[in-house]
Amino acid sequence: MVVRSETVTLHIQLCIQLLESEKQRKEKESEMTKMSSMRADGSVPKRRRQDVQKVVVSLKDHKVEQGPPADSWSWRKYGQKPIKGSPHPRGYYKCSSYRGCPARKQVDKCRNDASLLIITYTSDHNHDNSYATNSVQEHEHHSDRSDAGAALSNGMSLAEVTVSSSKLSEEESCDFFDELEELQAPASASPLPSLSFMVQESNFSDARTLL
DNA sequence: CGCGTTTGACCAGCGC
DNA sequence: GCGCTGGTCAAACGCG
Repeated sequence: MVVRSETVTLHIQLCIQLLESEKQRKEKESEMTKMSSMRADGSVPKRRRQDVQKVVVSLKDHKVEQGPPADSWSWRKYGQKPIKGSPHPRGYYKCSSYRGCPARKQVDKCRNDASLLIITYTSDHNHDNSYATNSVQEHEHHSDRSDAGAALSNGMSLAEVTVSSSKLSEEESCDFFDELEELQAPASASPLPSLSFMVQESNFSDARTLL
C-alpha cells in the first residue's frame, strides 16, 4: 500500500482540525461539569483517568536502541513502570522545553511486537516550538497544533492514518496494527520503513473514521 | 553546576 | 472498604 505523502499530510491536517473542534466542544462541556464537581473546600478533584485527552502515535520499525523517537520538543524522563500484561516497562516523559509545561508523553513497546513503539501524548504544550531545544526545530517549521503533527513533520514516512473513536486501549491498538500489517503486507517491500500513525482521542462520543 | 536518568515510595482512580 | 494498578514525586546519582 503506497500513500502519497502530501495526501497523507492533508488527511492529518484534517484529523487535527477534527480533534481540535471536538476538543473545544469537550472543553465547554467540562467547564459545565467542573462547576458541579467542585469539592466543598473549593479544590478541584483530579481528572478521572478516562477523561484525560490523549493522542496516541504508533511508530513501526523504530530502532529501539536509538531510544525514544525525537520530536520537536525536549522531554525529560520522570518515571518508568512495569505494566501488567506487558513484558516491556512504560516510560514517562515531561516536556522540559518550557518550565511548567503540562505536556507529557508515555512510551511503551507493543507487547506482541517490540519494534512497534506506542507513544501516548497527554495535555498540550502551553508554549510554542521556539522554546524547544531539540535541533530538529532549527530546520523544520511546525504548525505546532499538536504533538502528533509535530511528530509527523519530523521526517517520518507514513503508511496509514486513522482517527479512531473512543476508548481503544493500547493493547487493542497493537492488535489493530497486527491486522493492518496483514492487510498491507505488500507495502513491506517498500525501501522506506513503514510508519503506522494513529491519532486517538480518548473520549470521543461518536464513532468517526477517516480514510 | 545544570540537566538528565533511575528507582523506590506515595497517592489516587478503579474494579470487585 | 480494600487491594490492585497506573501515574507522579523526589532523592540520589551520573554525565558533560
